[in-house]
Amino acid sequence: MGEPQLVALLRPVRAGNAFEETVERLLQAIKLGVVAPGDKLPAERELATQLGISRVTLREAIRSLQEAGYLDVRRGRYGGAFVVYEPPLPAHGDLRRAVNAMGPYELEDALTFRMAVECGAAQVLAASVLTDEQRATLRRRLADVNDAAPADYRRLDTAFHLAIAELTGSALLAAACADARLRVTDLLNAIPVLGPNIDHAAAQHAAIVAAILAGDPEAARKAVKEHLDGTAALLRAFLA
Amino acid sequence: MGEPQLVALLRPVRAGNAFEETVERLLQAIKLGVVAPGDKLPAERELATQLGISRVTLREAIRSLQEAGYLDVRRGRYGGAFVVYEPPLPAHGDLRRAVNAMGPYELEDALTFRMAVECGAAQVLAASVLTDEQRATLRRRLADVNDAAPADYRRLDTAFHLAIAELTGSALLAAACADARLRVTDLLNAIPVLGPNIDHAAAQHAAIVAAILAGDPEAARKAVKEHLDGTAALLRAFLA
DNA sequence: CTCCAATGGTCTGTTTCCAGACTTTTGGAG
DNA sequence: CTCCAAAAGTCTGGAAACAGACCATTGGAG
Repeated sequence: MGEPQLVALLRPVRAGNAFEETVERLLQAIKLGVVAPGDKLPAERELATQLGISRVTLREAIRSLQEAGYLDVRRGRYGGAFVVYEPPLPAHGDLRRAVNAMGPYELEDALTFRMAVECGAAQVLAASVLTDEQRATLRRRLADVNDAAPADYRRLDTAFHLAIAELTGSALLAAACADARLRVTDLLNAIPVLGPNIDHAAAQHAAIVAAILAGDPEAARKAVKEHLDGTAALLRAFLA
Repeated sequence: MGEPQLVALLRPVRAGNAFEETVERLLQAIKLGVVAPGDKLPAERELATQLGISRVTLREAIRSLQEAGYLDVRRGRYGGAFVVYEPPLPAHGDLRRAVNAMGPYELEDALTFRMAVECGAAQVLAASVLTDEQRATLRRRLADVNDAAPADYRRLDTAFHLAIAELTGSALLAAACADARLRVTDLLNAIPVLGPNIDHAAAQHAAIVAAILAGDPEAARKAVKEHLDGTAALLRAFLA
């Protein structure tokens, strides 16, 4: 097995080729609903800069997503790459397929990682002094999830979870939480959005927000843990 | 400022060119002491595979580290790239220089990130059922730090902290903690290793291990928080 | 003493990726 | 109606990275 720490440190410098990585990223932005249906991606030049790749490579990725039916690209002023993707309703067997696509180890890895970073983020946020604006943002995100139409639920749920990390002000932490979420998106998308589960989640979301606003890191951490344990249990239940 | 979540998601696909990234990685492995002085890196072909880069690129990186005096490369059987680097004793002004090199925002970002992921890792580990072997590893790492000669202190301290993340079994989490540690290594290396601080740290390390072994996520999380708060305070004190 | 296996060192052709200039399309402003 | 600005679309030369074959060196095994 070798020195374990070497494995962590000498992991791949680049995940794959730039094109595939870019496709993956954009797809995630679409599937997570960070760019909602009807919205458009940033302009090519700007986006290429943000992603740190050349415009050529970005265009290849966009074209491939266009051909796959995720984007509608229009030229001319006020043109752009518009998202035309509605998350499909999950069908029986989707989840199992999604899990098989990633393998059992990756699943445990992703769930553990998510547990750690989201709990950490909540703890940090609860331990910091929040401005009124931050408090308002948090409350708004919570309300958004609670008011969500079923089709928007996953998107707004994601936004809520990511908001916690973002409000800490740490870009690294926000990126880590986004990454963690990404690794379970396909799984979550494969679970039907059911009433009782939503009610349950809503109560847990509320508890998280309350703990953070109260400045109680202990309670915040615990609330997130329970919430994520619940999600993990839900996943495992659908697999059983 | 744009949709904040876009910023997190559309971050650069690749951090820079492969060569520079590789140099950085290897340098970190050396500075963190993951590859101790006198040891050698894995063989080029193997290492290139692990890092996901071509041998040519890897060799360029190795040559640049050789020219910078970090490595001694010998050919022939039983040859390899040997680490010839002894961490320099910190001098006055080093810390300030290190902080200025990264900027105040990056510093806060790194400290926040580290707090979140290490607390998360400790919590997760404490909440899981540990094998005897895992318990032994944890105890051994703790003992190693306590017995460390001053020159080895940072290296073994790093090993201790990373062991917690590794023992969770999540490669993602281990990588995140390694990353977090990396971002503060230069700062920690710039702080002199002083007796009272070490004693203080030793007590906190012991508390962390005790909480994990006791299966108390609450206490584990809290112990790590206190420890990292202490380190952060130490950093700030040297800056004041 | 000879051979061999493991290692670093070198070379070549190919693919990927990039930077930047240029072209075309589009819808609104004047 | 004309022009303009902002966007996508196209092209070219060059740099970076790769894959893989091959060479050179070294220290031990037999």
